[in-house]
Amino acid sequence: MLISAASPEIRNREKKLGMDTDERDSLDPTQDSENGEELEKIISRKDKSLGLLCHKFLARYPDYPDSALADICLDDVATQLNVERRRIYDIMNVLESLHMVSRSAKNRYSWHGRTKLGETLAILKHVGEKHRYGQQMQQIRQRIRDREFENEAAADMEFGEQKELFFVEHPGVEFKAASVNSRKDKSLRVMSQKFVMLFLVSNPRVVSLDVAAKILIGEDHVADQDKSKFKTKVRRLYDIANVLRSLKLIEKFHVTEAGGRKPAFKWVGPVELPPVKDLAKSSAECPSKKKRVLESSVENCAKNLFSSSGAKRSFTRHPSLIKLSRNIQDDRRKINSAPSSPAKCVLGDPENMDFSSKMAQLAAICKIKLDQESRPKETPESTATEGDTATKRLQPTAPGPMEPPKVPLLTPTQESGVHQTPRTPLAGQPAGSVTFIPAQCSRLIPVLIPQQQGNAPYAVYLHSSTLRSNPLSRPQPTSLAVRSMTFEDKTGQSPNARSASKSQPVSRESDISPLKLKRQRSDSTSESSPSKTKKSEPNFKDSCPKLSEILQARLKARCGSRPSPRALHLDPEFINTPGSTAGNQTLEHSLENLLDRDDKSANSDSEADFTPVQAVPLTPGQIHSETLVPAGYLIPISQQSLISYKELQSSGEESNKASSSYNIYQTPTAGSTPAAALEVTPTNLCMNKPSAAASISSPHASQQPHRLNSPSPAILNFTLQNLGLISSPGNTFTSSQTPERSGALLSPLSLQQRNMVFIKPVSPVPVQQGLPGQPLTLISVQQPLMTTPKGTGLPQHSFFHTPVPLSPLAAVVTTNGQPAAKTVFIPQRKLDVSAEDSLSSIWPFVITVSHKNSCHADFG
DNA sequence: GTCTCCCGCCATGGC
DNA sequence: GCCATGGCGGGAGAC
Repeated sequence: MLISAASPEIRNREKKLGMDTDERDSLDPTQDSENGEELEKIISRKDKSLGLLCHKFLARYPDYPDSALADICLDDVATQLNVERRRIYDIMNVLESLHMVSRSAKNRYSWHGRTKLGETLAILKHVGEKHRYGQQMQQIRQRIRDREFENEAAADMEFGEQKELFFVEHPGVEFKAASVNSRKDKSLRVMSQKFVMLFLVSNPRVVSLDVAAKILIGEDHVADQDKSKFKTKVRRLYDIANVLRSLKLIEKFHVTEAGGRKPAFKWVGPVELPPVKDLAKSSAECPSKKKRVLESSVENCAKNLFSSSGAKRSFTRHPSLIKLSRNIQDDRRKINSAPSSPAKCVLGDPENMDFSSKMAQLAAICKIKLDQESRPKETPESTATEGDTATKRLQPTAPGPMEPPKVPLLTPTQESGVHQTPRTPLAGQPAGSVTFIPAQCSRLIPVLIPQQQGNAPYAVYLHSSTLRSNPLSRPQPTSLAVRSMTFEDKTGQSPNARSASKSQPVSRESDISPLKLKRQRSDSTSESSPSKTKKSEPNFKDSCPKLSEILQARLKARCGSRPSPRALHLDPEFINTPGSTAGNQTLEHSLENLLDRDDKSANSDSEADFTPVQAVPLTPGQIHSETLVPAGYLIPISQQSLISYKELQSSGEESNKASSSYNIYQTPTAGSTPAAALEVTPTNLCMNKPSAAASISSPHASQQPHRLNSPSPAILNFTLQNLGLISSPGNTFTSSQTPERSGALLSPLSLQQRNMVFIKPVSPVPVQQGLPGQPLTLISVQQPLMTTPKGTGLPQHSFFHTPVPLSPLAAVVTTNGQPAAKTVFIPQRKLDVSAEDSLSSIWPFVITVSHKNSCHADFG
């Protein structure tokens, strides 16, 4: 009845089926079993069609569910619908691409209905416009008309070029996280989203099957654009189309062209879509909320887009985490009510100075506490866990999650061979600016640092992975082991670093097992090779990586079960728009919302949380030598701080220009060249001239092929090797690079692509600056978690929503001198690991960046 | 003959 | 090794 009521089409169909059934019933099966089987066959085939199946499925749930989201069990659905699970997967994948459902747990989904469908479509449209899908369709149509496709070679070539120009990688964080050739890159979800995009950007909203298939194929390697691929794509498109038809979003018809009668689909779904800017506006409003309502506003913002927290919360949170969650919430409330809450801090503002002072005190307290905590427990994990609480207490600022994450732009311009010169020219960012974000509690601390108006943020990605390729070789340095690294000039090697490395008593070789090295090399050299490691590390192709995506991917990679973030695969796309910054900002808000939502979802799942952190502008002079820096601080690396001040001045204009040209949001998975957020990986240490960075990071330059893959841990590690930061059997990576490739590699692996830097929480240590008033950067480098010895596995961990205390050191300095109220999302994960894991899995080191652009590092 | 797309093999990855 | 996913293409019904 529900099905019939839900769809006239189904009703008619069922009527027909009913007639058939009646006819069949009228026949005596025993008399004509063959005929009965035939009928059964026919009925079965039709009745099992994906579209009808989807109809049945949709009839089970309301279009606009209440707050209580329905829990969908695949097994139950499959049983009730009398189909195989495989079919349900197809439906769920398409629905998930539209955020009508979200995966909450294994074998379980949460139903959202059409609540967010409008926003999702709006965003898809926005992304599609940004990526010029409409133009691509026009070009393909024109080629089809011109029969250019008959010449496969020429067509392929042209299409490949076109792809370079317009295509952004698959819209999906997780899919991005997968290797280039990973099957997830061809996920039905991604195809579904792009298919929908084609409708939304085309005018009239009609898409022929072949055009859609060709566009989708275009995203794959050109070589794959053969007939079989085309057929496969068409098959999948049929599957998707059937579901979309069930959703009343498209209708099928045929177009008659020169080539004959071709199947096509027209959009019959909602035409009036909520403007993306509205979404962004709603998102932007969130940070402006008062402290008292900050949390709720954040929650609301999170719900604005693809909210699924409620459902996930219901069934993914482990009971043991409830208490933790409550504590976190309490801490958050405290933080939110703190005077230093997400207030926008302006450089030079007396209030900010006061805030900085307070933060300094907090940092000192934090340090003491960390020291105290770390002594009894030498394991970094335990320290981090305990320190987390302290950190949360120290949280000075309430996160304004809704601030659009500006893209920090690192301009990798030069490659200095094996030893990359740490030059992070952040366009538009004042030299010497350093942001420290304390986050000593989590092993992995991805930090989103919004960039403002082309000001380059930075990224610190420090994380001690669970890598223990050779557990017995030596105890891994604990988080307390803090060493300093001095970045050298771009052109020169980093003697300090080498010396520091030499000073490191621990054998480098022991740090890296052959297998690990092999995998690292594989990741570094062949981005296209699928690997498990890459699953969490998005591929960078044409699109730009987004911090949130990175976070998602990384978090996901470390989570045993696949969290709901899968539904966010759409999100990355939003960010990867080569369009104007203004346009991106609206999108950014949406992304923020998405991130927040996902954050909440993760929180509910007790799997991961992102903590918004307010970055405080900090003048170089604010950081004094011998400053005690609490371990685990995220230091947004100001690219300019990494380059000489003179160079900065000389190239500042260019840098700014370059930065402005960047796309703020880039999905790590998408791998577009422009890097909004900088993820300072070891490669990032290879500083390049801003000018070069500008060229590389330009939107078009962003069309870097697969080699622009996301910074996987392997790549990170490998890069470190190349930088001489860690030992490496060989350096085939840089040596084999051609100039062009070098640039490409730099962009993905270096500052440009790194939207953020993950700082491994380390204990507070006095950091000596080369010169007073010069910025320093502490970087705790994480080991790739790829080669975890069997049995050890990844430590049990959970993510929790912990507002990251904003250290006085934490600062975001904009070039234009405008205060940057930065919001940083820091997922903090609580690790439940044994001491062994803790010791062996963490390998932090600190990189101290001086104004001289020199660095030296010690590895504990 | 082509269009549709069901079906299920089997690769992948987590546990 | 088991299980959950889901990519993929054969092949058969529909047209």
